[in-house]
Amino acid sequence: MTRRKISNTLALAVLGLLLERTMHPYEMAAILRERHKDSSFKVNSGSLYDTVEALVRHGWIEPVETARDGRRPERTVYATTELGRSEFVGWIDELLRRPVAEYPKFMAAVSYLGALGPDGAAEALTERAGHLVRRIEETKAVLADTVGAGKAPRLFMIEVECALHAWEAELAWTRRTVAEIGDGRLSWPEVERSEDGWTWTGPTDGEGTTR
Amino acid sequence: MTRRKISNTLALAVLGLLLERTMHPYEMAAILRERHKDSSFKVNSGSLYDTVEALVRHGWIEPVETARDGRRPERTVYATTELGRSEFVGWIDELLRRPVAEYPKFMAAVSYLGALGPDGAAEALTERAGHLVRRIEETKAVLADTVGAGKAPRLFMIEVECALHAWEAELAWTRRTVAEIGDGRLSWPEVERSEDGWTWTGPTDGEGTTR
DNA sequence: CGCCGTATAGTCGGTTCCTACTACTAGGGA
DNA sequence: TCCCTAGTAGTAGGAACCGACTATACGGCG
Repeated sequence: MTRRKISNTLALAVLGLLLERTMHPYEMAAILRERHKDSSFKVNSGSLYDTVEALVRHGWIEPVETARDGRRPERTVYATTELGRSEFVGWIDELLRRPVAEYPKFMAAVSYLGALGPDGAAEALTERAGHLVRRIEETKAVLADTVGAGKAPRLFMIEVECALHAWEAELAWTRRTVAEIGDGRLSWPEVERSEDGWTWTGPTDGEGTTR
Repeated sequence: MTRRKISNTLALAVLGLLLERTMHPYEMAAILRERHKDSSFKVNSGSLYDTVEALVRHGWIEPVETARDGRRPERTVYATTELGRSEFVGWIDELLRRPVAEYPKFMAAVSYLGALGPDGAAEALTERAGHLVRRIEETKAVLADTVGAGKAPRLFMIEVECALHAWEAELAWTRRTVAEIGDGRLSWPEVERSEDGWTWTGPTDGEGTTR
């Protein structure tokens, strides 16, 4: 028995679009990009067609027409079903209510920050901070050009604000950590091999052993 | 041709552990859990064995011994190679320097916050805030019990601080958004179907149309 | 007028990932 | 002593995912 729900959130985007009107997959991808939703959803043509098929299997959407425009490839146009409409809201509600564990690559790398040594770590984080600053500025420009210019209601771009907030927090942590490495508040313990695991000596912490 | 690097960060955890000493996969999983690293890495036995095999294929680690303890299943013990040791640091460096696009489920759901209506959205976000508060407190307790108690240097748990910071930011955004829904600063536009897409009227924004 | 880059629309095949399962042992309680 | 649960160690099959590819149409430029 498969997991009751489809887990790929791209399916959420598909449902959302089909609630507006019927359309074919390629069109969905184009609209998502146009509306800057491709920063919240990973829009990949392969995954998209798989996802649409999965939605059909579950009865959340259904094909309503297969048309052919000139000699372009055939297009299958889909529409939501009654079931799809109700599950859509339920799914969003659940995703909003319950935080689920995610495993961002950055967290994995931070986990082994020690491996770069104080200088290497500070340098890498400093570069990251630069990238984040740029990304934040670009995103603010997009917001100014859409919501700021009255081209879309704020609610339609709210996830962009949310992402922005998250990046700003990451930037703040990154900068703070660089500073703490610099002034020694975050120190590198002396690590030595011992008979069982590692022995380390911290600067103020005394000493201990993992496991 | 496969992507030059292994992408699953679980491989990073495996390399990190094998730099300490040789061990077998099941042991890695146990240690990762013990050290609370399972919040940064998705430790899944199926993926773990696949990952280890991939690392062997790439020559980053190699089996050094296959032992059998009593009549338990046979265990294969692995060690890093020279190549593995050097790639480890390079990989971490790259992950730290370059932010990559991630697609958290929360962002997808926020993207369709509108679908719940003001009251539904506020309620769902409020519940989320509660979960976040609990998670933050639990994590602080873990930190107090390890770094605070001198059982581990701060550097060894730095990713937990990082995650904590991210959750606190998410909590702040969530609460602010609930407040903004409450006092109308974040408003729900009146949406109507029109001949092409949707027409909406914002409270202060005037009106416009998507696409 | 022919050529090239881009847009349209989707397919295909392989890798990765994960869930569910097997099979055995150790230890504790009744 | 016998069963039950938790721990140990890993396998197998399928679903999900993604990158690379196909094929046609269209518009602009030299």
